[in-house]
Amino acid sequence: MDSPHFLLNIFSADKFSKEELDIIIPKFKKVDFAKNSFLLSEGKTAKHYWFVQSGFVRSFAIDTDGNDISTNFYTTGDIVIDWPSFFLRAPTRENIQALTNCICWQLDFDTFQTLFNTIEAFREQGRTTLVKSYFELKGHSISMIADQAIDRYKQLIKQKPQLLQNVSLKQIATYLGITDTSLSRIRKEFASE
Amino acid sequence: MDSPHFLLNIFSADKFSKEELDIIIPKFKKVDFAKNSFLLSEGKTAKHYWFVQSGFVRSFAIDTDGNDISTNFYTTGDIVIDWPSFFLRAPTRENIQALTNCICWQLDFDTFQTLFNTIEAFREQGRTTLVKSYFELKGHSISMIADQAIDRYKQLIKQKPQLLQNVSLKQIATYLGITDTSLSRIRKEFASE
DNA sequence: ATATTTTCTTGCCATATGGCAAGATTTAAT
DNA sequence: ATTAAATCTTGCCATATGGCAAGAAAATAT
Repeated sequence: MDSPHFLLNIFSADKFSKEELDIIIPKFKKVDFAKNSFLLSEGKTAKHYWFVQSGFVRSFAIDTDGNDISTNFYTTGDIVIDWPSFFLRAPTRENIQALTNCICWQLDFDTFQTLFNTIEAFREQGRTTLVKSYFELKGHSISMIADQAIDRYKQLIKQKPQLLQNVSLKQIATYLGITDTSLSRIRKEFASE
Repeated sequence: MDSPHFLLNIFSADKFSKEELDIIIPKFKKVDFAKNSFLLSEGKTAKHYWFVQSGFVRSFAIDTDGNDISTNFYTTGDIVIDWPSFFLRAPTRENIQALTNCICWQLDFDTFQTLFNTIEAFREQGRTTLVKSYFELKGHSISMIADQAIDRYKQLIKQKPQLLQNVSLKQIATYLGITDTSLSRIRKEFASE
């Protein structure tokens, strides 16, 4: 007996009809990524996006001094997509890398366009997902200005506690906008609270 | 003889047919905002968005300590929209205020939905605009981590030189993630380069 | 034109975070 | 199991930026 398809958690029955799901679900292709392999690398144009069924993924940019800056972390249920590259059909400045072995479900741009233009619920959900990413990014951006590093750290481990087991301090630190040295000190302080 | 409609700069003839433009353009309503008036205020749900024909606009958030943090500046040709509030139909955490008298063209949510679902070019342009906002926000976010305040300042006045004539240092400073005191010192340093 | 309010600059010192390097610890490779 | 490599912690000191308050300058109101 088949287990329910992972994607039915993403495209739920209360928003999509049975007929729509029968069109949408088979369009996704199951793809495995080995630990440390790249889903996308700088200079390439994103031709796909993915939903993560299992594993951890990190996106990062390289700044002008060659430093690696984490821009996001993804795990089960998350969409992994470089919005600008995918929709503007332009080379990305980011890298997306598997931190662990991952199982993902992949969709390509042309298929996306067809679904987007023919199924209103798909369109709505796509727009909502993008807007939520925007909202999350703005929250992070404001937090960089309004909060101290320790507050950002607390919030991050509260929202994504499994990160600590899967991501190096260095990678978490750059996401928080600090060095790994400072993060180590912050953790020490945090532990003693 | 009529001057060409301002919105024809936004919805250009190479992307929209004459018929589409005849549907779209009349849906926008011309609205004037007096200096210091609010287009949107915290706690309200965004029911409209606007294209700025003339004037300057600022959006800002209030952080947990009650400090006002500029999140963006807008002027001629820019879209003024709170993406999450408008599309998620949720109360906003931001404020949007006219810094000068402004002439804007306004569209409401229901009309947007109709155009979005019936005109493919409108849909594409809307998505592209959102993705570009996302891209710009990510650039700012990375710059907060990778660059020094003086570099962000240089970039901002290069991209939007008219800001200096229309926005207080305090408001620019919070956008850059620093205090007005520090910005004043940075400007001094910058001037002597 | 004058008064009032707001904005901007500057000095003094405080604080958060960075840079570097040495050890300690953990993880991965043979 | 042993070795090698990567990661994490810690000390010492440097740097970017903040906080506060006073005065200067500019904008606004009467």
